[in-house]
Amino acid sequence: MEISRRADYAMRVILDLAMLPSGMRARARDIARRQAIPYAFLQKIIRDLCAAGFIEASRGRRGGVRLARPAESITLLEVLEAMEGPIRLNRCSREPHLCPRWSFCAVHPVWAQAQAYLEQLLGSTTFAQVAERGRQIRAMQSRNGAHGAAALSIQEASIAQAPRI
Amino acid sequence: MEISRRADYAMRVILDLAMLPSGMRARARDIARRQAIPYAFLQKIIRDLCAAGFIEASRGRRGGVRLARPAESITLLEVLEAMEGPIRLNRCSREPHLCPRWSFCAVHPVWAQAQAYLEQLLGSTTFAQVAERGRQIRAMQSRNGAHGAAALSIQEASIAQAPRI
DNA sequence: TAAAAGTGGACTATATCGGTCCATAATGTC
DNA sequence: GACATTATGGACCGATATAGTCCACTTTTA
Repeated sequence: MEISRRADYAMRVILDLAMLPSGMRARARDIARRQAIPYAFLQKIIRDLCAAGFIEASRGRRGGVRLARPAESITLLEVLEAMEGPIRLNRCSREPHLCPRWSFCAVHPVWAQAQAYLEQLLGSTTFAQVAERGRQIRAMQSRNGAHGAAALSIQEASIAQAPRI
Repeated sequence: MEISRRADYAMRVILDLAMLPSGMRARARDIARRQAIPYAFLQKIIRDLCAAGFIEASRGRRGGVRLARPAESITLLEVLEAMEGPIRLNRCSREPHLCPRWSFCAVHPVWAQAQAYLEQLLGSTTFAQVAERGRQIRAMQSRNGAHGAAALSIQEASIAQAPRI
């Protein structure tokens, strides 16, 4: 019940790149500093993101990494699952019929519902959207003091009502 | 991103007891068999559930455990959090202001939203409701063959649409 | 050609998970 | 009162995952 630091970092790397002008590279050092990720750990994460096809890297003097696909086409779910494998809230909440108890366990539908919501939310949110929000926050903070945007960014996130079982 | 076996087992213990006639005791051995939980592990879990006040135990010849509170008053969230501590999907999704980046990290609202949904869903579902569903499934399966109820129990779980960010 | 980047891989410390085992205490039954 | 039965408390454990670190090496470019 908590995503790994690795996955969290990976998502912040993609976000960092998505907020850059299209096609621009960033050096790992700079990403590490901006996103507060241990550089040595970031090295490994960047390799994984390359292997998964989300980013592409170039070496040497003016090297760095950049998105290999448009940010509009990358969802939070995709990156998360690339780092952690298929997500699931409970052992039986994905591929429910693989659980020997699925046909009669009454808690099952609750997990199935939570899982479906999560997949839907993360799977329909792209890094383009998140980056756009990031730009708004940045703009707002540069206008009015350091903490101007915080309250708004939370308020704006429409919290869904959870339907009963 | 997956609740512990311990928490899953704990919830199934409470469900098992909630499906019994009110006030009736069950022996740990029987719960272990019915719920397919390793008995030695269950011993420890039962102790924790006692300490948390969900169940009460009595020793000796006709001993066993039973619910210490009405099933209507116990939510899935309560039991889950008693076993795992406050739930969170990401390090920063609970107590967001404790994260040094919360005021400008654009992924934050997504985690906050998912977290809120999960808390709402699990916090508003009681073991009385789940037990009732369990009784329905049981009744249905005893009427028509072993796998009769499975499909229905999934269909009936109304899957919520996830609102966009 | 030298500095600056990413690359690949070995390595590690720590914690958590998912248990097991057992000696002991309490309790009902005969 | 003896005995079988049940929970209790705590010690113990192996495997795996996590969250990193470190570094020698290759590639690129100014």
